Amino acid sequence: MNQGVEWAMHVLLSLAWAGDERPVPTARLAASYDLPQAYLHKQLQALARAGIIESLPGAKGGFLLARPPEKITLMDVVTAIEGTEPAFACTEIRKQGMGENAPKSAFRQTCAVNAAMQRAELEWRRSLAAQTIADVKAAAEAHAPSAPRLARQAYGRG
Amino acid sequence: MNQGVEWAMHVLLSLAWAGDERPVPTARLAASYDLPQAYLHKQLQALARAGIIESLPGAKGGFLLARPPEKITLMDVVTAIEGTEPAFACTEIRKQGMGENAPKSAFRQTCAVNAAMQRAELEWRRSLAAQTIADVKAAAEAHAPSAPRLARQAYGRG
DNA sequence: GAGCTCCTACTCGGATATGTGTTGTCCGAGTCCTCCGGG
DNA sequence: CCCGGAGGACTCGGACAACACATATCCGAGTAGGAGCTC
Repeated sequence: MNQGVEWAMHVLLSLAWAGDERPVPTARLAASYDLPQAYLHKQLQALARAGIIESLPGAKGGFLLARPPEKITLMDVVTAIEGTEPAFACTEIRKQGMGENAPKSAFRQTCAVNAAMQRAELEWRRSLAAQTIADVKAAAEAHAPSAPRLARQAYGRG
Repeated sequence: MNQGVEWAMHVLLSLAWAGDERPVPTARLAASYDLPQAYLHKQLQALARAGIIESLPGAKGGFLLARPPEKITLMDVVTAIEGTEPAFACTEIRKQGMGENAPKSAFRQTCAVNAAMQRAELEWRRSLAAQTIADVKAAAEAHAPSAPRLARQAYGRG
């Protein structure tokens, strides 16, 4: 899985803590997590294209959440970074191991292997879709109650 | 996800159908699925190292299942091909977005982001572990009852 | 002193190199079968 | 005719390239704020 997913999650947490008052530029975010600025910027663009965050151009520009954290599922984030294609891609190995003699009817139904893999992947997606940035934010605050204040200090003002 | 996983699944189905009477060489398997023989061979080696299939060297050698299909979970197969490392690797972005001022105590607990992602991945693993090659085999036979016979024809005899 | 203009600094956006991992290929080690020679 | 041995053919095993995608970076387009000039 892409490294960018983890970065995106943390950045979204930061943006949630920072609030909608003023946008946070990439440089600020990269500095606080000690990440390569240019590459993080690329991930943020992906999030912006997906409509998860909003970008404001210009000198005082930056990024902020496009909607409240409760409305952003982890599935949304993963999809934005990784794309929509399933992890297990069925190549439809045609002959299905039975040579040329196999009846065509056997290929009407979806491949049993694919079905099994998709079932597992669906569970994964379901779990991701059931959790929101707000949930993660709450969990993080439970561990570190000072996180919101520190984040606002870091991003809220110059 | 590696292409090899799909190949491995189909091959294991074939081996299950072929039975333990005589081993099936890579060339035969590659031919029936129209796959690059050398690369498929590499995947089979991975399965053998994982103890899922057994390899017999020599002229009449080949591969056969190391244990009955009921004892081979899809998780086993994925692990054999993909490795044991989790898809989402937490890089422990140290400062966790709150700058240098963050208290050390905040880092004792596991990262909330990581916990959420692991939860989803656990669901995926659980689903994979709950399904066996025998299950997939049964599903495939339900769709194509002639599959076992055809496979035995293809692999069972010269 | 107030207002307008230009200029600079800063930020997003996309196009461009690089590195690592998957994909694909090759040749050597070992085993079984077959053919040939001898008894 | 039966038995033993050598040769060949086939298959697994691991080492060796080629390609694709993730990683990393750079420069151009656009905007806000401020300095300077004019009235």
